[in-house]
Amino acid sequence: MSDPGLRDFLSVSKAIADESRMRILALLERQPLCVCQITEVLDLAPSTISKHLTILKNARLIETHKEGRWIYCRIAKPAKGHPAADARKWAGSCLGRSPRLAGDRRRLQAISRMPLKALFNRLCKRRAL
Amino acid sequence: MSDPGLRDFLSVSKAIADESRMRILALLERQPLCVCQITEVLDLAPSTISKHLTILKNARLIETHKEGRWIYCRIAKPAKGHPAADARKWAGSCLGRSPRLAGDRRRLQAISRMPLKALFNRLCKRRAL
DNA sequence: TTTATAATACGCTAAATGGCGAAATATAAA
DNA sequence: TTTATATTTCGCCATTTAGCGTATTATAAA
Repeated sequence: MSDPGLRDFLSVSKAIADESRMRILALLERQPLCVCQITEVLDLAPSTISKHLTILKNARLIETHKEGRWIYCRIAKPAKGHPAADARKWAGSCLGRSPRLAGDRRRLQAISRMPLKALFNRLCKRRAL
Repeated sequence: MSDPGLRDFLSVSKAIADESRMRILALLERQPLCVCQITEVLDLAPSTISKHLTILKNARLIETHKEGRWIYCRIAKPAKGHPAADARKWAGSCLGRSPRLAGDRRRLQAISRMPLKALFNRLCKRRAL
């Protein structure tokens, strides 16, 4: 398809048209987060989170960078002419009062008080790995 | 899910995250159209178009009204607090120069010059029904 | 070096989705 | 009334997708 406008628009709109991915984006609107923190808050398998992050990255909605063993995610810097930034604005204006997303934020509060090290342990215990 | 904000947002974003439905919306941004005109421009089966229209209606992106044998579709009046109107604005700002959508508009020009009556005949002939 | 851990890649399954054609429904024309 | 036509509904199929667990990779700690 040699129609970059349409291609990028569909890539972004498909990326945001999923509850789990919107939960991730909403968390990142507040602060950059490590992948394991996102995994903890959403309570999904690490491989599932990883796939969602790839989709968000390909849509240029988020960026990642490595820091030692951890990979941090943050909202992507706006690229002009690209639909991602305005998509986030639209979503933000719709979802400001979602109880679901508020619950995620509360859970994040609790989690971000404990050291990253403890997270994976908790995760493994809960899933009995 | 008792989270109307999130529910409506996902309904609208899923509705626009599809090429065929965006083609329909883009046509309707210009003028209200009969279902058979939309079917002709997109060149998809009537049943497929019908399904897409249902999804757009449920997302409150379009409205329909009956006029004799025909059903006309138009962009829905903005309902305040509902994400549909802003979604259309966002999409519009992204897709102004899409060659794909421009082609649809050109095809619509040609079609809207001929009487509705002739459309279904053409459609049937082309599909050899 | 060995072990533990953070993340991704891969392969699988169940569910959702977009397309079609045939049948049903509703209205206008003959 | 009968026929033609505009649209929807239904059932089917192929593709995509969101989830999972296992295996793999890369880095830090022991």
